Amino acid sequence: MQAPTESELAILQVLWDEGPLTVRRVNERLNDDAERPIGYTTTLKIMQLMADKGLVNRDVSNRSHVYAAAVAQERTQKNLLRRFVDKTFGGSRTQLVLRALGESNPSAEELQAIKQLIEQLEKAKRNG
Amino acid sequence: MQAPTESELAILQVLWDEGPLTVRRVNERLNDDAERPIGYTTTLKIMQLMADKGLVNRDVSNRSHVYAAAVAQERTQKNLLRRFVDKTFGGSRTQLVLRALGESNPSAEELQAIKQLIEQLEKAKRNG
DNA sequence: TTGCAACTACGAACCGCTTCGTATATATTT
DNA sequence: AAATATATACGAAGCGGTTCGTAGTTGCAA
Repeated sequence: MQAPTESELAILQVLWDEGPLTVRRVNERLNDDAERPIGYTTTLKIMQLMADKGLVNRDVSNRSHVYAAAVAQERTQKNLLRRFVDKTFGGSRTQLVLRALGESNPSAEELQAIKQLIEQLEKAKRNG
Repeated sequence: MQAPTESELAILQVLWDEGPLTVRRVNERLNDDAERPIGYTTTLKIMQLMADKGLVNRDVSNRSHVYAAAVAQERTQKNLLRRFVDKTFGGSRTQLVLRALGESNPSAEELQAIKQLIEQLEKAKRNG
């Protein structure tokens, strides 16, 4: 799969959150929480390139084209994560996790969620 | 702190691993495990820019300048991690950790190391 | 001491990504 | 029907990062 760039990822986040949208809508969302607003045609251009790359599908049956994410959030995140771990932690997921948890104190709920996942993984491992 | 680019990070990894080195040595290490070798002057240029940015210190007392990492590995990794979490997981470290662990099965040792860290964090939390 | 090897310095080309102006087409409003 | 608003399409400029050729310098060997 073609990895999304930073701008492309920001757009995908919007589409994952809110489902299929027009360029106008996406542009508004991006500019909601931004000091420096992004021009409409900039967003349009990027989304057109994304369609070429297969990152989004577009419905052109109306004048305002509607774009939908064509890649799954989980798969994309895992993809980017793998690249990041390779570049930054020499490929060691464990190092990444230790750094992530060591960084500023996680809440009790966060720790609980992670413990549960570890339990599951250990159980799965025992059962083959 | 100025975040290192991908090439700069690769160079920092070498310096963190092996201590202060000449450009020649760094270039050799980079090309050790590379299909496409990087030219010597390319590495030189990047390391010069890194010196300008304060990412490395250089000792020019000999003809072959010796470069040393000027930023700590842990601090740099945390920095990059924070940016990555913001971009890719909407700022949620927990989501990142869950994805990292959910990805291909971690070994029992890895899980053990993470569990221990969580224990420590919970203990620290209880004791304020 | 002459020539070769290794080093630094630097400019320039290049590349992918981003940004936007502008042209053009299509709706909508007056 | 004319004016206005809103779309898409596209070229080109800008920018940060990368890559390398080449010039100039310094040490070393024949």
